[in-house]
Amino acid sequence: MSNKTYGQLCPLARSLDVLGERWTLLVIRELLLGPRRFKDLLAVLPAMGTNRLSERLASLTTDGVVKKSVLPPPASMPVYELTELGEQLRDPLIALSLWGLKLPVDERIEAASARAELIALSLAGAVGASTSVGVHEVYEFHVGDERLHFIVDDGRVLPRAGSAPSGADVSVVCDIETFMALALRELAPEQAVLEQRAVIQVGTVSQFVRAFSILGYTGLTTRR
Amino acid sequence: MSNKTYGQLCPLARSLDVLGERWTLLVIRELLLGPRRFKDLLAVLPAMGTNRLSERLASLTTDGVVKKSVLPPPASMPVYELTELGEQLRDPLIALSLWGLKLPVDERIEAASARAELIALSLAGAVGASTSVGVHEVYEFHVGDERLHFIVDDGRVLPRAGSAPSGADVSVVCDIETFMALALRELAPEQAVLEQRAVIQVGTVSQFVRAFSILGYTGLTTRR
DNA sequence: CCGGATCCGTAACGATACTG
DNA sequence: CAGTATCGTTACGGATCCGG
Repeated sequence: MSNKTYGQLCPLARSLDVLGERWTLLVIRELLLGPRRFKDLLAVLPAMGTNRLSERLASLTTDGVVKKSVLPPPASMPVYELTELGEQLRDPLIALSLWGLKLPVDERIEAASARAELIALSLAGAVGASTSVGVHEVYEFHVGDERLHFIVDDGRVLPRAGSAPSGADVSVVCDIETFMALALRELAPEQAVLEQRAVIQVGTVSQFVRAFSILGYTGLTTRR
Repeated sequence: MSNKTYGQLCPLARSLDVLGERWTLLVIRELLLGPRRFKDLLAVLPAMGTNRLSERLASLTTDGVVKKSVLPPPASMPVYELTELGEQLRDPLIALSLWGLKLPVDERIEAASARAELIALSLAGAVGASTSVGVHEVYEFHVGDERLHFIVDDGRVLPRAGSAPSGADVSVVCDIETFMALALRELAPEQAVLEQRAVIQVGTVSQFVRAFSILGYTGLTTRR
């Protein structure tokens, strides 16, 4: 925890003692997409400054949410990654994300800051628990100049930055607007293909449709 | 939103633009327990100060999370309450709460700050979705000098401060330690009755057991 | 007394420069 | 590359004061 506490014996207050400071949850958001180097975190969160970033990483490390490790050779680079405890923040953060989707977009937010990975993070969590049970596939997307893939593994859906390391069952190229529209279910996958807004490089149309039936926002309609 | 934004087109960043400042989520926590007067919010969050509290309430109001209204006569008092949008934060906040339960308790947190309502809030959210379907009951607890009740209404479980307005199906008296132990499943309801740590005022032992089978932490074991 | 608003000292933040 | 040091600005926290 940082050197300040709400001082309340409340589960929420305690989690905020660890996570509540500015930028902290966004650092964790980035690490939910995979291990990252210091400079890569800074690149997507430039306003933090190096001092703030190293402060946060240090305090998250002492709290057992983040750990520093070294990538296996030949990479051998130091990276930060989530611990098991940190990984358990995936569901709470996705829940907050889905809530944030409903908010109007502030005019000071420039559209250029859109990143498909961040949409992907919410997307992957909105999976109906049973939708992906028994499925073991990898879906890859080339969105603008971003590459990302989803590892669907029997009930879990993990979004990752970069190309799929060992090939993909479905691979699709589209732009960020199309990707967001697909994610938000404003555009049907079949329609995207028809209008050539999405181009399938690997796999079939029906696999692409099926991919988005797993990835899509079933959680957007309130569940009660 | 407050007059600061992360400036990112990311659902999580946008939700934090609204909720990310200090104290904000704790204000919402209190309002999840029911409408509250300004002074009552201040009483449980004294370190905020009147200025910070009114700032937060104002900004949450412009963001559509909170609204000010007047209690029906004869009370006729002004209160703050969650809007529909604010109420939708229940699940995300409970998810964060359940995460916070796993954290070690900081030594600067004094045990006296424990409030059964706050435990109840997490507790009520950890309900297995199907557990309470078809059930329509009210469970009341007298914990120390606190009174609270749970309204179980066909799949939803809402914790509320105060006595049950229109009677309860089960009413139990215990101390805060017993309540927490029951909530955390460290103590079986039957055992609590046997040891007279819990006294049933209304209802039967089996109803009490059933109540905690609905309220209890099914979600504590990781679901994957 | 309730619901704020104002003031002010302190801590956190944000940008930049500097170092191993 | 991965941080630490410095510094001006903003937010927080505690107190006091004001209108209804």
